[in-house]
Amino acid sequence: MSATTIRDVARYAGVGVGTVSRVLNDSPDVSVTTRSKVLSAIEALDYTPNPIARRLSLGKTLTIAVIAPFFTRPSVVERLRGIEHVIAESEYDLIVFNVETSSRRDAYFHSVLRRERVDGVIIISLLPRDNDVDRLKQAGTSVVFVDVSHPQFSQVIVDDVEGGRQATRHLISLGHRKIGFLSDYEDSSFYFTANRDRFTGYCQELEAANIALRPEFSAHGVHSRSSAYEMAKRLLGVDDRPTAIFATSDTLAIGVLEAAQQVGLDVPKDLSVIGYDDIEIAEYLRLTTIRQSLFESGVEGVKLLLEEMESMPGAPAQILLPTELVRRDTTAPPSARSAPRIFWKSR
Amino acid sequence: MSATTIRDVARYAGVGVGTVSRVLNDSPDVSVTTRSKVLSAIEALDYTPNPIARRLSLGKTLTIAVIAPFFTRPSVVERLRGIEHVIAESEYDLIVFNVETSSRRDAYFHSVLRRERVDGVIIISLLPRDNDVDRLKQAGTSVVFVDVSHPQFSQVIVDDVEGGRQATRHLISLGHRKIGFLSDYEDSSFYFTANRDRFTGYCQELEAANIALRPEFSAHGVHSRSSAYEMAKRLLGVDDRPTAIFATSDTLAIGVLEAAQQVGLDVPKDLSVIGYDDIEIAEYLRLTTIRQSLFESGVEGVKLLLEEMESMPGAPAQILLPTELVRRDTTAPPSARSAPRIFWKSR
DNA sequence: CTGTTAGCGCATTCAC
DNA sequence: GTGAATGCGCTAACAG
Repeated sequence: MSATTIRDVARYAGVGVGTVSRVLNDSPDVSVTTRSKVLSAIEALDYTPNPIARRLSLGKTLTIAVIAPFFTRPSVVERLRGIEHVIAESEYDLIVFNVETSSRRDAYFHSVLRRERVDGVIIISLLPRDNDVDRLKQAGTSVVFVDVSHPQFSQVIVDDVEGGRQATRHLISLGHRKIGFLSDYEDSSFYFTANRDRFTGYCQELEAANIALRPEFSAHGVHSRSSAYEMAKRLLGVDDRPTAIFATSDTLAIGVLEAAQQVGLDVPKDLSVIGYDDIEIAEYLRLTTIRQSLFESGVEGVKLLLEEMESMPGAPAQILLPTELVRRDTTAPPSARSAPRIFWKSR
Repeated sequence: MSATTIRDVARYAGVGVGTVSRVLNDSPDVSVTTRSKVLSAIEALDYTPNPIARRLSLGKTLTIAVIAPFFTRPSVVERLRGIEHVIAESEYDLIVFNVETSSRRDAYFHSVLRRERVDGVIIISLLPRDNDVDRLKQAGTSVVFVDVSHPQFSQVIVDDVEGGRQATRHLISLGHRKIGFLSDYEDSSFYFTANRDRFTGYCQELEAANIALRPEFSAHGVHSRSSAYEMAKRLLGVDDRPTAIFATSDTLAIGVLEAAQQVGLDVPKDLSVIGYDDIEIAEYLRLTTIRQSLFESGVEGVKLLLEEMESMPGAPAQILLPTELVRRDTTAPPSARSAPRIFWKSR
């Protein structure tokens, strides 16, 4: 009930508060006997140090924040899982900020990134604006980005250019030459670098295979299944439509699958689809995709952050995680004859 | 940089710290002129009050915790979204604890639920043990459960007995008489009440329709798609197998769909499948399910918690959210040969 | 080794 | 209305 304090323990054990504090922070210089006396007092009183007071005295918040678009991206949740996994073992609390709009993002960037607020923050899939950059640099709180590439900050990323190439190369090796590209990188207020890089990879492979880039084969919109659904229907509606589509996330890919079904196209016979991330549901859907280590990206992110919180380093670090093609059942060679006509069925 | 404190502001504005504090907490009794003086000082110094110090002084942690098995249950993430949505508008921080094992759960129940640590906690889908109950009751921190029914605590739940009945009734009304039941409530260290209640509803409807309960038609295991997959294969392997399966979560239902596909059963022609929750992917899979308001359960949970933190109430409150049958494409009448059509009047 | 004391930054009395 | 003083619970520095 009434909070028992360090003073109560001291009195009960017949020692000074300093001593109690010492055993709490297991300082080496305290005799075995008094230590055990204090320990049993703590036990008897069921005492737990007040973390708030501890933090104030320490001048540290002992908390780490993560800012991310959690709920629009299943992949982010998996990264969060990795983060939580590591933080649970530490003395830090994990506080979460969900971003669904760019105004919310700006607000969080402004308010969260203050030394008084948290000791460190992990930002997932959100690129800072130029005027955020300065504030971040001099904020005094350590920051590491996950799934974002920025020259000035520490980050854990995958080589998204390479990922984009892997996906595109897979499609090309299957025999496709009309390859659509679907992403959400148009939303420049968020501006995920990942999408831009994957697009670059896409272009590179196309060029390497001597395939002309066809602008009408790529579409960019917001990140949601339904948005992808609409975009895909548009892509599939053009004359001489793509025989394969590379979507920059599994969520988008699912929207493509829906559109294909809607439009009466068999996957993979009439249309190949490849996603990105390998979120859990991808396996169930037998979706071919580019896997990246989501959980691990969270783990590595926190580890890096904790390190940098210890010793503010000069240069930003970069951890590059691997990316891997996972072949499943949504990609196949294009059908021998030219693309079948589309029959618009009502749902 | 060097943290600017309330004292700096006071000096800059030429007033006392008390006054600054007053305007910060917009106390009514402070003259307009000094107020603006202070305000501009705050502006000029880019001052933000140190939340830690504030908390210590206030004697409140200004943080709310949520303990839940987030990553094994997509539905929990959606509830979390509702929680975050409300908390973002408040002055509270949200800290998260993920539970994947029962030992982790016990640890969190023990350490998190202390007044020094948080002002309130939301526990999702985790039932306290008997010896937790006492501690919770006298912990001094407000607690509300979401998706857990317990006589002694405030909670926001759905009527899971009714939900179980709705699902079963739907199947029966379609003509099914051999109905399997799949859940994860065997895991008694977590012991989700929801599953037990849904099973009760299942039994009630069976009885109302004069269908004998067949123990070999129900299976219980851990909560995962692959576990459901195995269980379903077992269920479908028995002689005179079920023509329909009610799974107590969409995740489990997906495992059932996989098993059906594996075994060569067409859904819904050869086998009807109904889930529970209506998580996002359910719509894509065209899964018939029992929808519950996940997001809203989070919203209501926090609201209730915030209320109770204001005024420790005597009796536990209970908020009952609705449950709704969502008919999609995984349920249909059993194929003519195997089951005679019966007439059963829906209530 | 151990008790005592001075802050940590803020909210909140209490006088003026 | 407003400034000064006290305390929130803990850590760390300083004597002893």
